[in-house]
Amino acid sequence: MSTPTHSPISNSRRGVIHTWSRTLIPTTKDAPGDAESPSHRLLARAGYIRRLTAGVYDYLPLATRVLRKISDIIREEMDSAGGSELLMPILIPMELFAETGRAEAYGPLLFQMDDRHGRRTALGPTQEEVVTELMRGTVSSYKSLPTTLYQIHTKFRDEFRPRAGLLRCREFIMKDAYSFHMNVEGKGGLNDAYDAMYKGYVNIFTRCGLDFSVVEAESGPIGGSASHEFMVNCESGEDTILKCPVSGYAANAEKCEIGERGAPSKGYFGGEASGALEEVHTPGCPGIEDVCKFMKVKASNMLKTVVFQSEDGASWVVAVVRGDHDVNEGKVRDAAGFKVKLADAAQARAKGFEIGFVSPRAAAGKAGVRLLVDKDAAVSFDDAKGKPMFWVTGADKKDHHLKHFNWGRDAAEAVPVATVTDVRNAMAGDPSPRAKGAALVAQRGIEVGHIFKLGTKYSDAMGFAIMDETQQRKSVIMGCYGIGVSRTMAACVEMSHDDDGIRWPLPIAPYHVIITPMKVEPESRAMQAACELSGALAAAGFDVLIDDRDERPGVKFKDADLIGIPIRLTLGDKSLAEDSVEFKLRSAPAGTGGFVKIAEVVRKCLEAAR
RNA sequence: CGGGGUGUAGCGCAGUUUGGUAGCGCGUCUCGUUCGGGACGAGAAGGUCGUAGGUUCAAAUCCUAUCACCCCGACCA
Repeated sequence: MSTPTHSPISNSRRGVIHTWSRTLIPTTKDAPGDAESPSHRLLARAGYIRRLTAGVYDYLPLATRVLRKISDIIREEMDSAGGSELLMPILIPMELFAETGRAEAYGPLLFQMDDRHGRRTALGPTQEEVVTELMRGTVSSYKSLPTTLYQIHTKFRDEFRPRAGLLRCREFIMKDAYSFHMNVEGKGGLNDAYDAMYKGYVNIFTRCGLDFSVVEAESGPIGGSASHEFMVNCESGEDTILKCPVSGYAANAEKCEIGERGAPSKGYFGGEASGALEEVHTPGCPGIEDVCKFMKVKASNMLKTVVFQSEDGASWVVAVVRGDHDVNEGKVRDAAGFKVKLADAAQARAKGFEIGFVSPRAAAGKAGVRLLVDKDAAVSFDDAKGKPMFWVTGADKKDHHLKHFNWGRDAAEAVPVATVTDVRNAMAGDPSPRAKGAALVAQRGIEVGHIFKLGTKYSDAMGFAIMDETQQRKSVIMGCYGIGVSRTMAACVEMSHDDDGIRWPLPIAPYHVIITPMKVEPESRAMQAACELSGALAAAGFDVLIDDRDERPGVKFKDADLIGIPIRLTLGDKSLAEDSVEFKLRSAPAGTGGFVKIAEVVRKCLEAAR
């Protein structure tokens, strides 16, 4: 499929002309005291958003224009990826969630209320149940599939702690899409739709002018690389992603694989002890940090032992990583072969695990307990230093730790039952899983899109199965694909701003051009020129804002920079005397505008818009 | 949910320790002077001090309760 060139400017669409004094753009010098992140501060100061209550915002006219531009790009790409737009209710009866068990999965994150009849109702956090309910009532033949449906709508999540303005809200705008298939592979299968969505997402964020990364995320139920996150690259982002500079591999820190780490010279667990085993009294030090401080050892010399349980509590998994590493629950789950949760402290004690002071030895000799040891923890000889590894670990009794722990000598019963594998989070500097010799680098990002292969999770739970061409009844296979629209707007500001204000990429700027006449009397030369120019620009497809306020120039310039319109045309006596206007890009430093003949302005703007 | 903090004019804040008739800056309105990077002067409007009780001759200030909001952490398709 050939991708048409998407110029943000098109003369098939007439632009709008708005005047500042007739719209609502309440800029302020001071941001609300509670606004800390740049996007929150600037969107508030520039008159885009106002908070109504925790995590709930008004989108004022400027914000609404940006949201619409993002939404329009999304619509075009969704439509060309084969999606059909629809609108589903926000009010969802709780019975639907009971079918899938998502009420429990969501927990208090799900907004709930009772209507006047006492019917329990939820405010939709996403609409998997609703769309599945819709489809199961309307589609009964394989001939109707595949289908992809999407909507752009308000979503609700009762976040414990909404924060950072639009980045984590309780009420937000999201594009959610759902695809339905009879098969995973082949024509019309889930993989095709997923790939089309992947490409569509790349197009969307590219067209929005965002600097973004696509990363592998926690796998869906089908396995493989069944989930991708789209992250705006930005230092202030909440999420850490790891990238291989050679292969281009990128993944969420929670998901990231670690490449070949090189076997220790004396083999796993092999090597002599660093000294005689010694028990140390460590009062009030259950955490790694406390012990390190108390015993004056580095975290990288600690063995961290974390106890997990299966969901039903019957099976146990003990994971051991180096003290400066973090256990990765997903990797533990994959290695164990069943879903795990952090062990209940009381149950763990009853099983003989002295939580806070557990050593790897505790995993031996207990029924139904598996021992997983991370590769970096399963060594007894320190190849880097060329001497025995000095380990400190728990002593399996309260307030005590062990010095000079040695796997072969002190955990002889545990070693034979241990599985050496990768059970920790990847970190910057770890070997890349896709390119030999390359090291992973860390980067921060803001998640703005996430695509999933759902499989039959919802269709199974809700009994959505239809006849295929071989007259077999089969559960419908689904994919789901989300974009945080309001979050994308905020993420863009996080990514693109300076001390003076927002710097919108042209495709999603609320207006492309701001005209700043120095005199605003209707009969003034400046206003006359502003009217003529705005007409010509609008005819060429530009959205134009005329700052017709009777303010001093400094105020207008500051506000223009603050709200971030990409092109500014300043109409003053000096330039008008030469039949010119001053042309300045928001991205250029202050005071660097140049004169452009009025007759040339449209051409110049078109040039800048490319 | 753990820890910390804040509610006083549209916005930003002082005043609370030591109770005594509610203040500053920005913004708004009027008049005048200004007019290319957040001007100046004069005047004006605007607050049941989050809410409810209590103590007191007197409460923004002290006591009790309650509500709201924010930050850090945990959690998070």
